[in-house]
Amino acid sequence: MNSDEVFDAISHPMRVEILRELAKGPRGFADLKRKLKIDSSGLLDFHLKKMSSIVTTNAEGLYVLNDRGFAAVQAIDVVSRYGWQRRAYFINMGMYIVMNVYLFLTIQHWAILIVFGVWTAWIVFYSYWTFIKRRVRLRDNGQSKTSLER
Amino acid sequence: MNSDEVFDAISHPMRVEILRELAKGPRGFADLKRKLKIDSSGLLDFHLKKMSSIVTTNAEGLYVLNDRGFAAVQAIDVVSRYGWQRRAYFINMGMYIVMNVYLFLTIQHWAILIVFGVWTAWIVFYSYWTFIKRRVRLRDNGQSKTSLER
DNA sequence: AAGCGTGGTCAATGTTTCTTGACTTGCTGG
DNA sequence: CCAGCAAGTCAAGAAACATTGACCACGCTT
Repeated sequence: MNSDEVFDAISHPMRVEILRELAKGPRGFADLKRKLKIDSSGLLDFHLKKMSSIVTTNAEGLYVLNDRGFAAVQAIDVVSRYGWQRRAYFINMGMYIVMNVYLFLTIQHWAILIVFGVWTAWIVFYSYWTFIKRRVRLRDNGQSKTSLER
Repeated sequence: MNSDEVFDAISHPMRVEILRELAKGPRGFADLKRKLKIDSSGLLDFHLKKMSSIVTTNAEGLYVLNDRGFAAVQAIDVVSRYGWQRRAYFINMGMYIVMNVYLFLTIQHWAILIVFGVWTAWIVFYSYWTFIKRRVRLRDNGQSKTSLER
């Protein structure tokens, strides 16, 4: 799958809006014009043509996303939720530590070992998923001296 | 997080290559020039400046990705691996059905119920993750009549 | 039959982005 | 001390992109 054209297709704010709208379902030409408040037909036409590799028309003549269109929407989500992943990790980890220490100190019953075991397994899997699979970094790599301003 | 500038940064093939190279580790200017076979310094300079919001320089003066740079690389991965997710789902599902039917027909022992239970739990979680969280679609939505060629 | 809505196309123009190539600065080895 | 390389900067032109506005064809309806 060639990602270049997907990113080209979503590198303009109006195209991102069109994608978000089409992700909700098939839409007609005038439909899109109204929803996105675009006055010019030519402009909408231009952007739809630009995205011809990820937006097609169905049997009723409505615009729909194809596979790669959904991939593009997902890519937008990944970028905009990136900060969330790290926070979720810390929340989950904090939960794990606090709850287990609390349970261990108060209840003192063998059944805790099961909870502890299952939870630990989950944390190991979750850490693997977060850091290896999804490549989340804990901190800004590289002491950034100063950004390259124009 | 403003995704517009991230997508802008990765909407050109050369910039995607630069990102992939920097994802491997910090690189110097001439390093990048050699690896990506760019003759013109001005060209590389232009693209690095273009990505100034996701590429910075570290204490040694080498170019590195910041948080958002890694998000961008991840977005590229999501797009290029989208087809793979669906295939993995079918493989996993097929495995589940074949193995359980096989075990049930051949071994006939109560311990199978545990394997069956754990495996079913995993499949439920995996389906949730695949279809709800990651929004993978099973089929191409929309009978695509014909794509909008220029 | 005239007017309106849908679903477009196309040419022209202004704006931005890419690319080239010439130039600078600072360091290093011979 | 000067050649050569690393690490850039910058102006100018070419190419691509974005936007406008005029136009077209079809179907419906009043």
